[in-house]
Amino acid sequence: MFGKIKSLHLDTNSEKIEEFLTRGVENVYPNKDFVTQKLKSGDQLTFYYGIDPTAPSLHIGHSAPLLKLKSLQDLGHKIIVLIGDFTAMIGDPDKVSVRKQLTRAEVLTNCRKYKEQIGRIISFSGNNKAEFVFNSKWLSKMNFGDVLDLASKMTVDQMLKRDMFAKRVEENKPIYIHEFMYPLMQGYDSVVLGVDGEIGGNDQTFNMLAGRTLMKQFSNKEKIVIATKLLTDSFGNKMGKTEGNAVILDQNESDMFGAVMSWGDISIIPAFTLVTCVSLDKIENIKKRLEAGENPRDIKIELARTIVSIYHGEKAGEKAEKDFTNVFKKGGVPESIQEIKMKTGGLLIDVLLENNIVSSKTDFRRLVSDGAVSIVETDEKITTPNFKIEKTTTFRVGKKRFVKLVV
RNA sequence: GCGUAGGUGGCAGAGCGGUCAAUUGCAAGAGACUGUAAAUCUCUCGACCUUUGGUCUACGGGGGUUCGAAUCCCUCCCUACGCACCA
Repeated sequence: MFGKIKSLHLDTNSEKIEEFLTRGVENVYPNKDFVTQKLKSGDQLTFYYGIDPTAPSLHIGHSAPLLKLKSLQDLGHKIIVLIGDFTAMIGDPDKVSVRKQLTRAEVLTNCRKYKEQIGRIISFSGNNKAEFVFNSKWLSKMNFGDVLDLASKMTVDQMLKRDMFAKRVEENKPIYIHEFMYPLMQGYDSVVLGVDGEIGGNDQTFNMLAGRTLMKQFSNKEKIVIATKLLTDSFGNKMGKTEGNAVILDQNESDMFGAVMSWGDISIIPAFTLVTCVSLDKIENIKKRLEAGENPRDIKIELARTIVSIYHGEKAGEKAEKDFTNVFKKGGVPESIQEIKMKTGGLLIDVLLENNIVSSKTDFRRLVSDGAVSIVETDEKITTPNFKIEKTTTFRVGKKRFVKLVV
């Protein structure tokens, strides 16, 4: 089509390529020079990023590789987002407990949401639009012979080099055979897609390198692997959804803002580098401001606003900032509060439980005895667990839960 | 298949006949304080109720012994390790 010619207009600007290969990057395989040369050759390359659609939402950790893809897209290269729907339906080996297997329908629902969330970063339209593919397309068609052929390309020893497996061996934890298949399956994706390279979080390095091994064997091709740094919290832990301080890409602006604010000060610079598009010059400037003793909280507010703006737009970013300042710096109330309609004379405890604002009646009673439940309008604390709702009232539960009960 | 060690709350991990709804750490929630939902300190953390108390459900599943079991016995399931087997 007519867009094709234009898409071949590749940007080979050295500075851009240099930033692409260093900013937020942990490792480049086979090596940086090789990749630089490739990117400067003027040939359109194809890169992909694989995601397991196991959760309904992506989190901020996914955004680092996605931003890398975006850079490539901007340079004129072809990019693919691969959804590991096949792998997701079988389960993932990163947990000892067997993960719930997802149905086809759940996976598809998740994927729709993913595409929307990813669309905030990379473009699925225009001349050089990103492609969205599912690995079930080829993996589900393989028979046992194909699988054995694939399995014969790697050794158990190679598998055991993977940290997670080595750790499990050491801790006498089980490793199931099918778990060995994951790196193979993911690696095989590269072979089928025939890509030039893959981008992923550093935690995926092993699987991405499995793809390198396989591509060499199947298609005699030198696959490029770019592993991005992982965003870590103040203790150096990976900020995943399991750690609790994660930013979910489709969460509302206030929660997203708050989640960023709860990050340790140490994460400010890495976060700017890794999950925003703020220029390196500006980041350098921010670093200086921090060193000069500027309150990190205020800089973190800038960070939070920047991140929220990526996913919700600039206006939402400003609003979230305002709410945050109101609620937490000044002890006030956010602009918009969840409203629940109910009948006069209903019990507060029942409404809160039904709407999952408290987890049980016992939980509510505990909160009341801790003095955590109060009426916003009068600033009175609720002292009885059997509080009846007589008129429209706004309640505050703890620090961050607000509810307006409309009679 | 044989042997050994295990299976406890969101996770890790104590307890090994009554005082166990279960020590402790992490995670979580709340209060105080503050530079933020950071840090720190204090409290809470199975559920339900007519709440200085009571009831119910829980220590892999099922059954049993006992006035009484997470704790003892039987059985089944699951895991690790060792041995055996290994085209």
